Amino acid sequence: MPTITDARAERLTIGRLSERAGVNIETIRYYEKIVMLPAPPRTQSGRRIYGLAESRLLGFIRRSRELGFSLNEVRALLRLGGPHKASCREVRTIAARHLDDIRAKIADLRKLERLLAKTIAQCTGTSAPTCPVLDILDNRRSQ
Amino acid sequence: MPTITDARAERLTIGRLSERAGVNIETIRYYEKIVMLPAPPRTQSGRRIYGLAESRLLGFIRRSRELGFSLNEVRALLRLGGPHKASCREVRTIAARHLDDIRAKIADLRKLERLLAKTIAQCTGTSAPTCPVLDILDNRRSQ
DNA sequence: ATGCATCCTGTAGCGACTACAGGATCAAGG
DNA sequence: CCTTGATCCTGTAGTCGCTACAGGATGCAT
Repeated sequence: MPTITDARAERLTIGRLSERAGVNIETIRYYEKIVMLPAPPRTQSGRRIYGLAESRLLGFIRRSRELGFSLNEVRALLRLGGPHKASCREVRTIAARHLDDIRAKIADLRKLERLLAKTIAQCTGTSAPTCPVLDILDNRRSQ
Repeated sequence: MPTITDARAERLTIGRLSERAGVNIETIRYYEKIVMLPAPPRTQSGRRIYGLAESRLLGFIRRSRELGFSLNEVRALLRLGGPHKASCREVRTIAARHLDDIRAKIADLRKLERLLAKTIAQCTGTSAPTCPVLDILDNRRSQ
């Protein structure tokens, strides 16, 4: 039978929270400063104590960051997932825009990759009179 | 017949250099401050005057940046293209390492793209009871 | 002479952290 | 009870590659 003590969620130090969520201690304090995370209660001596809610929230933030969302985008996602709900459409809009960004970035990088690979392939590795890599940086006009 | 006046290279103001090289004025001054560009001579009133050499150098830097090289990598490339020459192999090493970075970044982004696209595809756009995008951010365990 | 463009220096801001310095506090072992 | 080492605290400065001012001094054309 669950007792009331089960309801008192775990009390995590910042160090444990850091381990659990996979986020640096300094980053957690930084998030608090920029009001990305709510300021948690403190012990008498001033140490932060976190519960499960913060742990989940921080996990959400970390995974969003891994997916390349900016902190402002994460803020928007959190607002949308918040009280008023029913804004799945807006969430999709944010995510779709982000997906467009990612696709553009991929296209750019692939262009670079092709150019760089082609150029490096021309390298003999020996001291040729000119270096194709430096040449392309010197002379390239169009992309 | 070329006269000696042809040899006196053009005297560019920072504004013209900026236009030519496609680099912001502030960025040029910033490059000077971080010793990415040599400090140019000045007019009596203290205005910078640049020549063709600076113009070429700045173009080299800009193109390198466009290819995603960091300023430190550009510094390395410039050193290698410098006096001692014969270091095409080292240039290739830098470029190859950079190419590896780019490929890794592309692979990462494509993973994100697939995940995000799949998730968004599940969106109905209506106020479903749960939002697949927020769900994945809440629950995702592995990548 | 006037007015506007261009230039100058210097500082602060961006985003998303990271890395200290210099202390305070906690928990465990002796 | 005391000491030691881990953990925590605040605050500041550094990273990268710029960008954006503020507040002033020139240059050039009319």
